[in-house]
Amino acid sequence: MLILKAAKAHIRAENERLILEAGERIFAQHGFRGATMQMIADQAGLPKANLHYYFDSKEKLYRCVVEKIFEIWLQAASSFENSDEPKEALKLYIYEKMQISRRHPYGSKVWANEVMQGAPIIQDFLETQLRSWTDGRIESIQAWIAAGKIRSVEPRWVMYMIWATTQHYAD
Amino acid sequence: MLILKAAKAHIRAENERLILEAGERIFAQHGFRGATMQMIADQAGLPKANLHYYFDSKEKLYRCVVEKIFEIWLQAASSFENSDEPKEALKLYIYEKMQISRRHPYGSKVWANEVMQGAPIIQDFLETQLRSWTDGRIESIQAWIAAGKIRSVEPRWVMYMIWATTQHYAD
DNA sequence: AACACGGTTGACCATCTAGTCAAGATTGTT
DNA sequence: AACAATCTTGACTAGATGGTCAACCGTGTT
Repeated sequence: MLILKAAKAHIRAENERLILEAGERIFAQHGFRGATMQMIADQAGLPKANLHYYFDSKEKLYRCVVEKIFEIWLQAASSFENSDEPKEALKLYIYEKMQISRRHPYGSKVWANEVMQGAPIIQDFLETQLRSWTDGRIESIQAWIAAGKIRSVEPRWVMYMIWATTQHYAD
Repeated sequence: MLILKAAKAHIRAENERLILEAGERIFAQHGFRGATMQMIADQAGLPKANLHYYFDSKEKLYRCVVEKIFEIWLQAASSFENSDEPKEALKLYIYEKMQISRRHPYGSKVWANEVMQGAPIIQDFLETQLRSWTDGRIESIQAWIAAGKIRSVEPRWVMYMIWATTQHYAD
């Protein structure tokens, strides 16, 4: 009776999964404002009130969806560190990124939209986490340039181009 | 008294311009569903009821915004015909496309969103107009391949890549 | 079987939104 | 000035939407 918090934890886990997946789809299709809790509920096969039981508000649910995909996306970052050779590192990174886009097409789209719109919902979270990530990547590219391994280019452009093509390919 | 339809046409023209410009911005930022007539009205500096005087419905306004940018976008098509040399033709096309993205950043975004989402609002219009345009471009590319002017590639991919990079660069 | 805790849900509410309308203000023409 | 067409707009409506709530149901534990 003292430790039974997780007695029916599997129900919670399962339903949160259902809702998050449904949210991914609907948010991807309609954006934050365009999506309705009812749409997501229908997609998940649950009554609307149930969504509010697991996620306080539409915004909280949205943030969960975005943060979940961001974590997966962060994992592709490791590719950049796994090789000193630009060709290898970029190849691996692009490959991983496209895997993610393939496996989580809806999540990727929500993420892409959020970033492109200047992250109206997740500003705070983004300004810290994403910025430090990007800066790290830019440092890698600059190190390559300094070592004469690639031609001198604006690092940010390299990032943009990779990002642009993989994302649009996914779309 | 018989022919005075266009007596105060300049007022109509001016207000339609204001509303279309405001619509471009707001639809670009929030998508079709996320945008509200009130937001657009505020952006245009007109009362909401005035918008409904010039455009019957939100959807009609949206279609006008999209079709307007599509026409501008179509003009870049000429670049493809203006040269038999792939290098020249593509160079010109990309240049024109980026000019458009620069000059009409909001319209471009609305257009991009609409196309990426599978054109939920403007299906009919798109299936005829855009398809014939793309098919024409693909023919050009195939002709270049046949003439040995470029390596054998999937034409559609060429289109996608150009599109992806110019669009994302604009974003 | 009885209990308690977590999960479920229909009905409800305040707010927002697209669209309407009718009364009034402007404008160009005679 | 008088008129008619066009433009303007505050007030309104019907329906959608995010969120709440209280009554109810299921499950695991004793």
